[in-house]
Amino acid sequence: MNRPDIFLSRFNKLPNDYTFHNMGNQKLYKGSLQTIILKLLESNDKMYGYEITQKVKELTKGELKITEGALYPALHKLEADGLLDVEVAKVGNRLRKYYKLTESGSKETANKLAEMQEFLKTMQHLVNPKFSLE
Amino acid sequence: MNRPDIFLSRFNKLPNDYTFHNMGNQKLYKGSLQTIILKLLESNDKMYGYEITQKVKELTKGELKITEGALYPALHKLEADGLLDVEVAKVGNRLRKYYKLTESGSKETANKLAEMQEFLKTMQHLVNPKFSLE
DNA sequence: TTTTATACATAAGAAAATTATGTATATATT
DNA sequence: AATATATACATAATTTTCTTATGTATAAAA
Repeated sequence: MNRPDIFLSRFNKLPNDYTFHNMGNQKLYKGSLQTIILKLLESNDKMYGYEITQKVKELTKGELKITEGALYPALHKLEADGLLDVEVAKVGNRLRKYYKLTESGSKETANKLAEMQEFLKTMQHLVNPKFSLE
Repeated sequence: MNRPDIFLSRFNKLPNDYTFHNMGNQKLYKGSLQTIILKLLESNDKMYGYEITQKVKELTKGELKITEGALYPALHKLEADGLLDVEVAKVGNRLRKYYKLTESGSKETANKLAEMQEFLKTMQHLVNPKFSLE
């Protein structure tokens, strides 16, 4: 097309805010994304991806911001593993992909939440023996 | 040397128990190893690597078993970052490398423990809103 | 009219492990 | 006496799980 570079600026814009999520302890959340998604779907029946990012931001008062590069592959994997069902909806002219737990997903959610509780208790005990969850 | 394979068996033996640490929720600990090491050194003044693995196993009742492939590189990095000092000791015919916090390491420990507490509180709130640490 | 928000997606690269292997001494078991 | 296990360090290859960057498109707000 031989268009000058300036016309590409819309696609060359600065990254959105979700690119600046290094809140220091962000890396501690590594490994917990699946559990968080499953827990939210247990509480909310069905949700779409963007909604999940907003809900997590709200629930954590901005401390945890799930990046799209982490979220969407995670959702696809949970679906591929048979833990989530997906249903595509059209809202106005935009599409949403609603996810909900399968039966297998509900069971796995219980497992993962139990593991998470165990982890939190153990870690709490490790870093602050005087303030155990037991 | 043309030695038959059987003579290599000592170096071909089955892996030690620390190779089988997939206790399911083991991956949740990803990102917390530095904090754990620093916390232990805050409580114990000086420790050597193997001692750390045993102490963690004891404190977590076997739930968390730190692998050597994770531990030693982590210790080397903390030392390279100036958070730990090392002192080599010879015990019998074996060597130990004792690590202790530097001044900078003590400050960083406080930071990391605060971040860990914040993380634990947030995660507790996320996965079990009815049982917050607040 | 331009920026921000909504909504999906994937690819490249980094971080932090696991897994496997290597070396050596000390102690316990058979 | 021989073998296995425990103590003690180390690094390399690979995997998992992110972050960062990029791409595409519509809707709403400034």
